[in-house]
Amino acid sequence: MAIKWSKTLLSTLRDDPQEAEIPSHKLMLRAGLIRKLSGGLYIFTPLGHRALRKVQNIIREEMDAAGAQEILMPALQPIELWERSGRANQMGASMFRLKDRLDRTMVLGPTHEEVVTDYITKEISSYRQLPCTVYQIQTKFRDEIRPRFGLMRSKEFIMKDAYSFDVSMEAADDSYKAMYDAYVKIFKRCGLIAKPVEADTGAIGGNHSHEFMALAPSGEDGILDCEACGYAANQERAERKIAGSKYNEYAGEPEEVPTPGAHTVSESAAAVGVPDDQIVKSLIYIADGKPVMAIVEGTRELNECKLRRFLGCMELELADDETAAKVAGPFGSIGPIDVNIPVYADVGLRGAKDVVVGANKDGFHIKHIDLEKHAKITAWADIATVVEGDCCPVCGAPLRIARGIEVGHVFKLGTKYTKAFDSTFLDADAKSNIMIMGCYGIGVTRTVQAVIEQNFDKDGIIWPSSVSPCQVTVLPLDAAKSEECAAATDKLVQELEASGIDVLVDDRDERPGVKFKDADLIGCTIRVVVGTRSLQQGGVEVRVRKTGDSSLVPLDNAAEQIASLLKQF
RNA sequence: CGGGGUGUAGCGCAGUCUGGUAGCGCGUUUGGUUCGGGACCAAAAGGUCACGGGUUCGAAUCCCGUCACCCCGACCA
Repeated sequence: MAIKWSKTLLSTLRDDPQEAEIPSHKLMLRAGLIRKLSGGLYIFTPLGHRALRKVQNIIREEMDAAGAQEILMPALQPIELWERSGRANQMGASMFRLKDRLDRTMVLGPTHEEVVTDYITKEISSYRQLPCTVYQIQTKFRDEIRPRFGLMRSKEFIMKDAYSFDVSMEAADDSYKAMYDAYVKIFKRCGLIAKPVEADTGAIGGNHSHEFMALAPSGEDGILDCEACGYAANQERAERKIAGSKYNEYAGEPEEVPTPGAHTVSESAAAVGVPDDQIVKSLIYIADGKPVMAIVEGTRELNECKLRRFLGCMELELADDETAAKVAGPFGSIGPIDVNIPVYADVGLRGAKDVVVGANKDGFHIKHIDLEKHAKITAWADIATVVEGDCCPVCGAPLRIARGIEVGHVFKLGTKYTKAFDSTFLDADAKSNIMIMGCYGIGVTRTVQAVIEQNFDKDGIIWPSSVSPCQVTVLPLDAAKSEECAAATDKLVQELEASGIDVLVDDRDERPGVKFKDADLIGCTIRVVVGTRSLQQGGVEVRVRKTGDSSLVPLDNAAEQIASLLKQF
């Protein structure tokens, strides 16, 4: 199909909008793909919507090919379902709630585990109906604390969410694998480099998950990966090979040292006269309302995600100074000795016999501490954040770090929801069993932007043909004055349409320079220039946006050549 | 919610310190000249200077408050 610029609601911007920070967001606004309604809410313009639909269609094709069935569930849902799963509180303020005219509380669905589980439970009663995977492409609502980067994190976004139901863990593994494989294909077809990594399961729950991370410097997540063995994980859950503390030899009896005015690890280390990593960093957290202490090496970051998972708590937040002082010591001098709250020590501190801790007394630390001997460690746990250069937990090689945009996430949920909804089926022996569930999400709108984040240059977007709003843009330069040019353009566009190629024709009465700049900015995969000059030289100019390579092609061969180029880019 | 920043025409900005009744570039409209990498000339449309209150003869500008948006953190596709 062909669309004419002059008949399309399409305008480009010459300058970067001040509101946008990252390249893809700037480019989407400049190329006229989206317009902002308000914070975290965007309109897809005719052109932007075309790209969005192409991504959706790729997802549909691969979901269907993987045996998933498309359904559509309501965005508006009764709160009761969420109370049943226990997530009404857990989702907290990030779930939009409203009342209907009968004063019943409804929510705008942030996700659909509850609805789908309710539906499937009522629908399926026999093992003969399993396995079953359903999916939908639908708008989700999340009252994000901070929407940002345009479509990257918005209050309303389009998600493809799929849910699998199986008779057993083993069968569920197959369903999971099918979705995982489909995701690999989907992102590849979209022209995205998306890396599957081990991930934290967060509020969705379950015990095992992979995220698909589109690599980009603007990504919100850190990803650690091992070149040697292929291990890859989100920083939220990445592990490291533990060597244990290097301060593992007795060096004397505990001794209080004055460290006046020292609040940070570095200041304390300097005051005591030891390296930073010999200091033990002690942090007080409130876990589901109860104070706990977590300790790590002074040079490491504590990983709240890992701590939360280890503790199995819903809420975890750093205690304020006042609370910390009450249960342990003043800010800057907190330590694990003689405290009456649980102390969780990072495994990196194992074997530490000569470290420095806060004395729980303003302006004092204690040196020569043997953690096992002098502190009551409630449990040793892997709760530190892994950083670049740490050793791979699988093979020991040094880990690398990169940034990634989470475009997809697949979860093995087990029975978290099916138990709550009593989702049972009768097996071949007429015995009742609980279904095993999995869930699988793709941020569709986010994926569109991620494609741009990975495919642009100084002139604009470089669309892969699979998702380009139009595969080809045709620039007639002299159509108004030259009948030959107008006729050649018509012929070419007709032939392209006949070959199933979609075309944007820039039929505006603009100077060539303007058309070139806009074509580069919008970035359709192939650009064709039809001008009197090229026609005199024997044809039209076909240029690949990505490489900049252009060649003069006789009009009669153009459609065919373009079709073949589209397969490559 | 904590920290930082910005609100002046569709977009990008100046003017705010030192109050005097709003300006530039781009875009838009009309006419003309141009026409292969964001042309030129001429004319024009478009602004309750985020909002509310205060100070003042007079406020975009000073004071108080509110809101919106953007960035850094916790949340997530």
